[in-house]
Amino acid sequence: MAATTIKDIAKRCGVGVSTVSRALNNHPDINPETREKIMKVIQETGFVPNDSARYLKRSESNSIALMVKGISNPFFTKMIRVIESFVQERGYTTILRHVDTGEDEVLSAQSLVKERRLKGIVFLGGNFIHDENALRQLGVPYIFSTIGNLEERANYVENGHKKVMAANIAVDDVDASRKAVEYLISLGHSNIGIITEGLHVPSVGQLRLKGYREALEAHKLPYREDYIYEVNEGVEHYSMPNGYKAANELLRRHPDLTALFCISDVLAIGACRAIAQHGLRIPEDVSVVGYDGIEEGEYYIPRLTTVRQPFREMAEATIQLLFDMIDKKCRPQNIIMPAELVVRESTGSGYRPEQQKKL
Amino acid sequence: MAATTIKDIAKRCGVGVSTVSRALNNHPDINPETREKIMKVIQETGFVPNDSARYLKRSESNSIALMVKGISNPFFTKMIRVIESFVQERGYTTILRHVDTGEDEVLSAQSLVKERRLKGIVFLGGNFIHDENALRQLGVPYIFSTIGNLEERANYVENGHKKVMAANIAVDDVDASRKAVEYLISLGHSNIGIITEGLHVPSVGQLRLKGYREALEAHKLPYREDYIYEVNEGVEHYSMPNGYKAANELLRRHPDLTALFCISDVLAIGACRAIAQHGLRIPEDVSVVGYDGIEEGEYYIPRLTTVRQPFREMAEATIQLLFDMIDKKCRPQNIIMPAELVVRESTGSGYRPEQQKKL
DNA sequence: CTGAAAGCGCTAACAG
DNA sequence: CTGTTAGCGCTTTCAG
Repeated sequence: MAATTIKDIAKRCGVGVSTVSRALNNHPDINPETREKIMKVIQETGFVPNDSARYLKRSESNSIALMVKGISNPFFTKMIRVIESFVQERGYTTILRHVDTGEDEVLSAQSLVKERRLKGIVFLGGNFIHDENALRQLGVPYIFSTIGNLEERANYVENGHKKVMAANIAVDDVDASRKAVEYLISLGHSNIGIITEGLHVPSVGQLRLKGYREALEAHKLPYREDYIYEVNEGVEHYSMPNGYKAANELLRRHPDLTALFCISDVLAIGACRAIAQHGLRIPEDVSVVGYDGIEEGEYYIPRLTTVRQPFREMAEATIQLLFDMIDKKCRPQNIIMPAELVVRESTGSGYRPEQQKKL
Repeated sequence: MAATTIKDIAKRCGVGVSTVSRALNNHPDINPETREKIMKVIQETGFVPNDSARYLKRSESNSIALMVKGISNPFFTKMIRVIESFVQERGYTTILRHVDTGEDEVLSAQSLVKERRLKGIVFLGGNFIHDENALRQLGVPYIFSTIGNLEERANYVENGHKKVMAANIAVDDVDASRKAVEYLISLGHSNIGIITEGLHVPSVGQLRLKGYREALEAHKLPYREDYIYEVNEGVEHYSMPNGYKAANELLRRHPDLTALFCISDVLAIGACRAIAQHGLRIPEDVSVVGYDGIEEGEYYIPRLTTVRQPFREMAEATIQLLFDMIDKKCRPQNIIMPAELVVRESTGSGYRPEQQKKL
């Protein structure tokens, strides 16, 4: 039970430690028989090498880290899967790190770079802007994925010294949101509420709200602040209970609302439940549009109309760009992917005789 | 950018490395001024110590590992949250590890024990039975949580040498499943299908199927193998597409089914979608019961009837027992928690005139 | 209070 | 092919 080391194994086999190391690491220059013998002892002993020591010694690693903030969001779960498979395809290893809400993902990444000799980093979710200095400290290529359009983010950074030029993969959140809301308007809706997040900090929430506002203004519809609900409770803001609470509140205050734009599917599902609870039907009484395009929306009843982020393509582009940066084949860049409005069953006509409502 | 080490910091500050180490670790025996000075340089430099080196040197850690298999299942996400908070309450650190489907969780745990000087391990999800030897090799207390009742599991192990006495927290899967199906029977259903998993390997799937069978037999209803659907596709078996496919198939082959018992909520939601697609209503035409009690079920339309596993209590019991074992206050034991049938909207009467169906 | 020095367990030259 | 040896970066005695 006492910590077995490579030395113990060497002794038991009557060989030197380096030979054991060679056996362990599948080195070519070792007698097959010797290897056999050593492996057998390792099996019997149940010996497992100490990774700390290995990493400490190694100078390279062929691994990249995936720093995820908000792991309970199914959208990220999907991204993770796909990213992992692409990384593996390249013969690299993914180190998945779940970053807590209060934790600083860049700091954790720094730690990992040193510890595991990372080749690169992918940030999934999390803060919109970061300390440039800390970012530079990382010393390896990094990329932000699905956490907002850099062009927009750059605006926030100009206050500081210079524009950041960080690698970034995202959809055009403003544009996609505008189109979603315009679709609602085309259906005849004019009283459209929005359930959003992060109103007062740089975030995708702000971007998506901006799109909502643009759509309204383009169609000469009033932009009313009381039609906006900002969720801000719980460990994770993007949650069904938050969507539920938001829609409840909105519906109570504004019975005239006929459509709700939610900046994530999870929020939208919570909202749908609230609508049903109010005795209203979807989409006959209230239409709902989500954002992300998670599987859950497809299986919901009614199937959710949503802005789909092409997670597979985004994951692929993320890895492609990261590896190009690692191979010094290109500099950081900002890639915008097309988001797609997927019309399903949760949206319907906004034209209706007043009395038909509350049927 | 070159790897900064504690040595560089020491040089820059004109002190010895051990002093820097002391500053870094908040040691008491250091001049506050010296510490101040060192910390300032560390700030400026953006120095981050190498964790591998730290862990390698340290002999204790106050951390426990949480090995999760099937991280996309929301039920586990919940458990993780709660477990993490309880561990933190004790002043310990949780190391969360996501174990891939093909990966051996015990082996990964072994590696972590050495690397991070773990105090204990929690296995969440994953295999039903394990190699006793590998388990013993771990050298620290470990506990299985929500992966089946040990009494049942022990049956599988007796074939080997001796009964395992591993710590285990679970609900009584057989009993809970029996009650769920009996509820369906009490509603008047007699053609009840089951969507399950892992029919041919020791798993909770087998346990829950056993409960289903017992209910049927207790009420003199025929146990028909063609009413059983075993999901087995994709990276994770517990998924909505699998539930969808299963229900589709079952409904196609047996239009006479009036109820479906699904061994997880995720599966149940997929099944509901299939039922809706068939133009059938829930619960008027087909009743559905899930298992787990995840939030998604509460927000579904209709709200899902389910067997709720008390995740908060289970998480608490898991940590309590693990720490008692760490503190040598008790030996491993098998704790059974009460599962609760939560009746919501997806179940209804099974008595109906034949023609009313397919309305 | 502080510095020098001895490893933690492993890998990778280097010299057989 | 194999053993010896020098560290990887850090913590921790042990003397000052």
